[in-house]
Amino acid sequence: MTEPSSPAPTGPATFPVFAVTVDLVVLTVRDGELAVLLVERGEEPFAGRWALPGGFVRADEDLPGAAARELAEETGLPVGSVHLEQVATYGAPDRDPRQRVVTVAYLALAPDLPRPVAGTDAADARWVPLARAEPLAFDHAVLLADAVERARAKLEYTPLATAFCPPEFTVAQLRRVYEAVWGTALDARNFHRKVTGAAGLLEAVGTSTTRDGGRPAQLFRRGPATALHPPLLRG
Amino acid sequence: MTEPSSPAPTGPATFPVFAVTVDLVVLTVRDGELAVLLVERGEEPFAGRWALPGGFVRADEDLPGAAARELAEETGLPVGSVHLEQVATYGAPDRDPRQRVVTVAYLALAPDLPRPVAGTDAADARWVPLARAEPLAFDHAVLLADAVERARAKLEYTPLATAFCPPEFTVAQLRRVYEAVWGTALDARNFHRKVTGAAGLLEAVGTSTTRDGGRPAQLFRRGPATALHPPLLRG
DNA sequence: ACAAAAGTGTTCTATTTACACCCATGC
DNA sequence: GCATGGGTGTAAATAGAACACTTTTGT
Repeated sequence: MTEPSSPAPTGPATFPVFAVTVDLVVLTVRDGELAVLLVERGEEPFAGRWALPGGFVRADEDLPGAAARELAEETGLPVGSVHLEQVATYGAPDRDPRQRVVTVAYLALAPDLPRPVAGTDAADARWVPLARAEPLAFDHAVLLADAVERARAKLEYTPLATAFCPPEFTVAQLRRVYEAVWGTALDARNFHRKVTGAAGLLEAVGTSTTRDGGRPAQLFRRGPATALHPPLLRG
Repeated sequence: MTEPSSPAPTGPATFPVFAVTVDLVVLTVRDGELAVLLVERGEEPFAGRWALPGGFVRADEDLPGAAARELAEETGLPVGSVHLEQVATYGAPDRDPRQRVVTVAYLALAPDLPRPVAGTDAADARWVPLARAEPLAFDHAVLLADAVERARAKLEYTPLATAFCPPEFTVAQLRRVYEAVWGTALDARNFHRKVTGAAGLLEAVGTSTTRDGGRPAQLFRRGPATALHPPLLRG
């Protein structure tokens, strides 16, 4: 086919028909562990099994719009306060036994929320630590693994870790994000120097502090940097 | 919608219907420049305009399969000799004026081919240097830019540059790939040390050599490494 | 005073960069 | 011999890892 995006000029469909969904991999750090937002399926196939939240893309909606809408429905979070990015698209012919579905997976990173906001569509949504997030419905284990790998990789060379933190946070909070996502221990002293030294990554917000057992820490906001030079490398 | 990938259990479609296509960003290095494979559109919309090759995903096909099939149709290259990876998916409601189309963009990297193989579907396909690859049909300029950025980024920390080279190549050929893709000059001596020192990146193939004006160079095959430690950084 | 966490300084080592220099070939 | 590109050596600058030590709070 030489014509990209080109069905027959007019007339009835001369091409296969697909449903398109977005599925969300919403990650947060809870109790020092990476956790994912899952819903329990109510109907076949995979009734009773955990699945990623998601749903159909509407006729008048673009892909990021559909992802943002689903995210708002599931978490109740104000759109814009959560990092949201496309990861990959999955379309094996048999990935849904009922019909041909192509799904676009989005990765969302949220600060630790008190609870997947109820009162919305997500009454049955739960944060599940990554280690216990199996088995999953459909091919969602693959989507989850790919999204987690994306998150792990992007922590190295982008300020993405700040998306797991509330608007104001300490260096130690940020370090615990790295440790939870990578599953490695980092030297607190070198980490501190590195992130406070990286231009544009953090902005000190006055003298404010919080307490966590020892000396109060400075509070920071995320700065304008979009990349980390030099990157922060995993062991 | 709490049910991921879940239309109504049975019955007629209760969700919007989409066409799904794959579009290919096939890159190569020609005359020291990065070039992309483009086809000229024959019909409206965008008749006469350059576009990325691509086509509909068939009913029994998965996404990588569709991309590989289109690639074979357009280039005549044996599948497996070309690096092929998914980049991103685009689905704005108005991206095709005729109907709702979601397209999955794939990045393919090929060694410098004598010519976009004729006798196939791709009689009118041409290599176009990146600088002259505008304007493009649909949103293809965005797909192209995203794919090129992916390629540039992956050269840093993966052995991807070898995908632009024939099966056997010299260190200088590999360096010219980096220089063309990044648009920067690299120190030939340090580059040599770095790539020959990176474990698993290159495998020397006997004493064979080629000539290019000076001292003959060793030939290498790509090695088993899948990542570059340490990475090769752009200026 | 002591425990706990924040933050700074110093030392050692690995990597990067710049560039001098030698090697192997065609003409 | 000389031009041309291939390839090695080496020293200075930079970045990373390890860890001793000081600071500021709660109890």
